[in-house]
Amino acid sequence: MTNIKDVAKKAGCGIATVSRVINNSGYVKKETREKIEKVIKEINYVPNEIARSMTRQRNDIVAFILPNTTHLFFGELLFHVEEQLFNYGYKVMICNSSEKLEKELAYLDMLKNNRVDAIILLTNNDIEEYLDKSLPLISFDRKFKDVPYVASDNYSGGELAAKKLIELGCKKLMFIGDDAQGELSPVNTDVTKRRLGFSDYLRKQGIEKIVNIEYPLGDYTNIPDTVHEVLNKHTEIDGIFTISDAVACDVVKELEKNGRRVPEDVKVIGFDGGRSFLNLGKKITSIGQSPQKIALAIAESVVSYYKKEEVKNKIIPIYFQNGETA
Amino acid sequence: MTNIKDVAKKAGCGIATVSRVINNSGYVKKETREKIEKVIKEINYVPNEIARSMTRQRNDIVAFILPNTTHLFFGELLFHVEEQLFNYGYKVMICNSSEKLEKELAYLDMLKNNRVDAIILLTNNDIEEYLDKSLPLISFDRKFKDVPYVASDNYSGGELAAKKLIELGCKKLMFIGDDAQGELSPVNTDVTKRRLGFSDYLRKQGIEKIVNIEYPLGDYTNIPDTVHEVLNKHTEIDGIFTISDAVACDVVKELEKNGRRVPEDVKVIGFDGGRSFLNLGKKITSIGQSPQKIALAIAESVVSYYKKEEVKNKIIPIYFQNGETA
DNA sequence: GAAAACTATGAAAATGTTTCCATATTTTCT
DNA sequence: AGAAAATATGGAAACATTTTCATAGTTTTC
Repeated sequence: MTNIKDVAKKAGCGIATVSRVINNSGYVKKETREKIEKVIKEINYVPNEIARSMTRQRNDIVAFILPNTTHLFFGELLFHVEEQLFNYGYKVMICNSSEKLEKELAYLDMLKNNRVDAIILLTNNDIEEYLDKSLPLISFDRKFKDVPYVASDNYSGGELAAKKLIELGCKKLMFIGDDAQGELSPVNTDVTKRRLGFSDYLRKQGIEKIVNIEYPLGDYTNIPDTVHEVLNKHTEIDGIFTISDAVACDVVKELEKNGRRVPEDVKVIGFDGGRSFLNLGKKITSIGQSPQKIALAIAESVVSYYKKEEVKNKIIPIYFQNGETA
Repeated sequence: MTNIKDVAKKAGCGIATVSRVINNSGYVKKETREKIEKVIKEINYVPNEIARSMTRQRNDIVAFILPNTTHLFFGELLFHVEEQLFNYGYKVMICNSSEKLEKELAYLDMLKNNRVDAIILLTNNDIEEYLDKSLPLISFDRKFKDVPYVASDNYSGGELAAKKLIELGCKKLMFIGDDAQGELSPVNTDVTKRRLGFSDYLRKQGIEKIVNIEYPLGDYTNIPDTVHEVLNKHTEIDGIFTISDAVACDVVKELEKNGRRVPEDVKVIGFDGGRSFLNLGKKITSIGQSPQKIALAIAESVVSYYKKEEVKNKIIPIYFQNGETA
C-alpha cells in the first residue's frame, strides 16, 4: 500500500502539502494541487483512515448495542439509525447482546478501548451500576442516571390503546406483556409505560382490567399456553392490548384457535407498527413507533456529543396504524 | 485519558515492559508484572485500540454490506454473522445499501480507506466491474470473478420444493419470484437457482409449470394484484413455490382472499425458514436456509483471509421446515 | 568453568497521518 | 514604496502503540 510519503516524494513536495490537498484545507497553489492529484491517481493512493483516527483521536464510529437484530422492530430501527448516521459521516458497529448482561459488559469494555464516538444502548438488563461516566452513551427506551435518552412516547401509546378499545365498544379488557418489566421489577424500561398508560387511562374511566398476562422478557415460547388458559377462564374478554405486534400476532393465532374471531369478537391492539405490522397481517391495529424519527433523534444526539453540546432527552411521538381492528 | 507512558512512568519501567504485560508476551518478572498491573488499575488505564491498529496495521473489523436489515432473513443472518465473528475477536460494521449501487460503491471506498479485515458483500447489483482485486471480499449467494463466496444450496432447494409438491399430489404448479434475477437478466445471483432447480426438476418429471410470476426485486408492493390476476386466470393451480417466505405470506393472504384454502386447496412452499417462517404462521412449508451455518462458513472465510490461506467457496445445505403444507 | 540458553528490561524505530510553526513569496493597502 | 495581509510550502512534533535490537543478568549444559 502506498502512503502519503510516496505521494510527496513523487510529486516533489512535502507531506504537509499532500495532506492539505487531501483534506482540502489551508493554502495550496493550483498547479501544486493538480500535480499532487495526478500523482495520487497514478500510484493509486488511498489515505489510511486508521492513521487519521490516530491523530484526530476519533474514528467516526458509533456502536449500537441491542438484544438481537432478528426482531423486526430492532432490525428496522437499526436500518434507520445506520442510514441517518451514514449521512452524518459515521460508521455503525453492531453489537448483538442476546439480552445477556455479560455480553453487554464485554462490548462496553471493547468499545471503550476502541474509543468509539458514541454508544447507543438498548437493553433490558440491570446494567446501571456498570455504566462508566466517561462513555458517550445514548440510551433507547430506558432511563439511566446521567445518560441522555431517546424513547417513544410509550405512556401516551398505552393511553391511546385504551381509548381506542373503549371507543370501539370493548368492555372487558386485558393486557398481555412482559413480566420482567413489571411494576415490582428493579428494571424499569420505558416499555413498562405502555402498560401504565393503558392501566391509568382505564382507571380514570372507572374501568377495571380483567387481567395482565406477563411472562419473562424475550421468552415468547409459552405465550400460546398462557393465553389459552386465560381466554378459557375469561370468555368475556373483548379487547386486548399487547406489548408488541409480535405478541399480538401470537395472541390472534391463539384466539382463532379458540374459535374467537378477530376483530369481530375480540379487538386486538399491538405496538410497534411499520413493517412488522404489515408482515403480520392487518387484523390488529397498532400503536406505531416511528423508527425514522427515533433514528434521527439518536443521530442528532450523537452529533451533540461531538459538538460537546448538552445532549437532550427526546420523546418521540407515536401514531395510530389502523388495521381491521380500528 | 491515560496512556502507556503514564503507566510506565508511575511503575518506574519502560513502556515496552508495560506493553509486554498488556499483551502477555515476552519475558516479564513476576514482581514487575504485578506492579504494572496495580498501576494500570490505579490510574484506570485502558489500551488505545486505535493506536494498536496503527502498529498492527489491522483493526479486526469486518464490514457487512447488505440491502437492508429490515428483511427478516437478513436480520437473522446478520445476528449470526456478528455472533460468530465476535467469538473470533472481530467487530462488525454494518452497511445498509438499500439495494443502491452508488451506496455500495461509497461503502467500498470508505472500507478501503478504513483497512477493514474483510468485507461481506450481499448484493443484487451489477457491481462486478467495480470490485477492486485488493479488497478482502466474501460474497454471499452470488458468484463474482475471483471473489470467494458462500451460498445456500439454492438449486437443491428448488428441486426439493418441486419434489415435495409432487409428492403431495399437486398437478398444476406455479413459481412466484423476482424478475431482476430472470434468466435473461445480466445479474445472476444464486437466488435464481431456486427457480432453476424447481423448473429443471419439473421438466425431468415431464411436468410443465403453469406460469412464473416475476416482479422487480425487492418491490413487494404489487404482489397482491399480480397474484390475484394470475389466480383468476389459472384456477386449476394447486401448488406454488415462492422465492421467499415473505412472498409466500402475501400469496397465502391473496389466495385466502380469493376463497382458496391453504393448504387444503393449494399447497405453498416458501424459502428461508427459521424465524421468518415462524412469524408468518405455519400454513406453508419452507425450504430453510441455516443462517447459523452460513454465518460459520463466512466467519471461517474471514479467518482464512487473516491466515492468508486460500479462501474456499462454500455451499451450505438447506433443510425442510415443515408447516401445515407438508 | 566457559559456552549456550534463557530471562528481563528499556531505548528507539516504525506505523501514516494531521497540525503547528517557521519561512518565503506574492498581493493588497495606504 | 513600505507595511500589512494573504498565499504557499515544508520540517518536525504529536498521536499511542508494537516490535526490534541491544544489553545484561541468571541458569543450564557438558
